[in-house]
Amino acid sequence: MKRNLPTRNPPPGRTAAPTAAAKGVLDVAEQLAQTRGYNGFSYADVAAQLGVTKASLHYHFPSKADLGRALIDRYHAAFDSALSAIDQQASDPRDKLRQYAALYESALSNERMCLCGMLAAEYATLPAAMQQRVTAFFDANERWLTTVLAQGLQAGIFRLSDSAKERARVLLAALEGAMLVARSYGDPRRFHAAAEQLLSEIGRGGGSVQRNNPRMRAARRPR
Amino acid sequence: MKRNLPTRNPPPGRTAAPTAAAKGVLDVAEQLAQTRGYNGFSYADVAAQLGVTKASLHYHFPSKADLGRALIDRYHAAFDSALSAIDQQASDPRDKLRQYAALYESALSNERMCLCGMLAAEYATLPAAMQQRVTAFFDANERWLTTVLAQGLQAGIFRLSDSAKERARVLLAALEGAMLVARSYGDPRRFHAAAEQLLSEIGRGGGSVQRNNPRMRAARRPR
DNA sequence: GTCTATAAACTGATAGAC
DNA sequence: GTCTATCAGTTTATAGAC
Repeated sequence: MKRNLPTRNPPPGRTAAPTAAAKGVLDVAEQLAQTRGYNGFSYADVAAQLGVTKASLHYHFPSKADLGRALIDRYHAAFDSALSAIDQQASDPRDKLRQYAALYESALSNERMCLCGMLAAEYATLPAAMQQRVTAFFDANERWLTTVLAQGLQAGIFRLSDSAKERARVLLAALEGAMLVARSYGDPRRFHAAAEQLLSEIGRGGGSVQRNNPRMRAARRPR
Repeated sequence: MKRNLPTRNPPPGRTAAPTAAAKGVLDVAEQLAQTRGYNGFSYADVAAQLGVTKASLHYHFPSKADLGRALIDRYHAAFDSALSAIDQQASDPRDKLRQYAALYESALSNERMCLCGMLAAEYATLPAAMQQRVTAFFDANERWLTTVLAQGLQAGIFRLSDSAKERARVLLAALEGAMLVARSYGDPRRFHAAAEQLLSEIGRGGGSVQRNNPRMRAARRPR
């Protein structure tokens, strides 16, 4: 049972603008964290994939908790960018939700779990700084989904049996769970089918109509 | 990066009837696996909680893979028993689903994730024998849910926008995901609210009617 | 920034006494 | 069944040279 050790001060001037080397570390660590979990990889794994020594990693991220924190921060920032891109590019709330689901799907096609979904499983073993960031990520997702659902309600194209916020939570949880299960089967189509249903039942039919939605072709569709 | 080592033959006559000592090991290991994950606990953790030495654990479970396998086998068997009990005790498919969700909820109230949901996150790091058992557990859940949904369809009390099997998969994934997320917030009510919605929208209203379902009072309702 | 070298703690596991 | 003793390997981390 590892205890969460106190962390030293990180080298200055690094958090703001990560160097190219630090980015490489994050890239490898991210892939490992999303496929094996935070407790499922070590500095040795990252170093081996990069062809460097473990010691050099500690220059960029003194402790594994620092690395873990940076991992979530970058992931969350990238997610924010992706959501902003969706908001700019699509106006129909149905398209937004499809593209949101496509984000998950593209991770899955690389055999990755959502980073924060993975960390949610390991939650009890994480340093406090990572725990806070995991729920902050979920909160941000919930807020964005709530807004999109509210847009659809106002436009009269969604009909919900509950509040937008409650439905946002269900959607987030369901998509995370669909990823979790689909990955065990190594079958992204399992996720795709679940996402299809979850989104279609939000439409004005109340869930039982308008399948083979023609809007599907408008959404960016990986695989 | 740990490799999956080949396992030796386990001592004979143990798998069939676990001794009282072995049961104690499984109880502690199960709690740890459901809260911290398979990679998040060690023989030392189990031994410490039991007040015995690590070496004695290896008598019951020679390798950690053996322990992991036994963990899933017992969990799956207990789940089968619980589902049989539901089938005997309830006839209304809506009640069956509520009691199914209550199973998850009672784990959550002990801060536990579904064992196989947890292992699904760590899937890539698990020994093959454990991987197979994780999906077998999901398969069994999917079959039971499919049967219950089909019963509700036949009775005219469910209306699905898809096949019973497809809906069973969505339900399973959504409940696992709702557990995963709710546990991060330490808030079982988050799971409860999500489960309520997921089940209510299966009802004949198509998801948009009959809230405050009077059947709720019939279901065993924890917390 | 990256290296060599090293440390201290922990991990899964075994041998053999009682 | 459980213990003591021990193991080889791994994990996170640091010191100091280049």
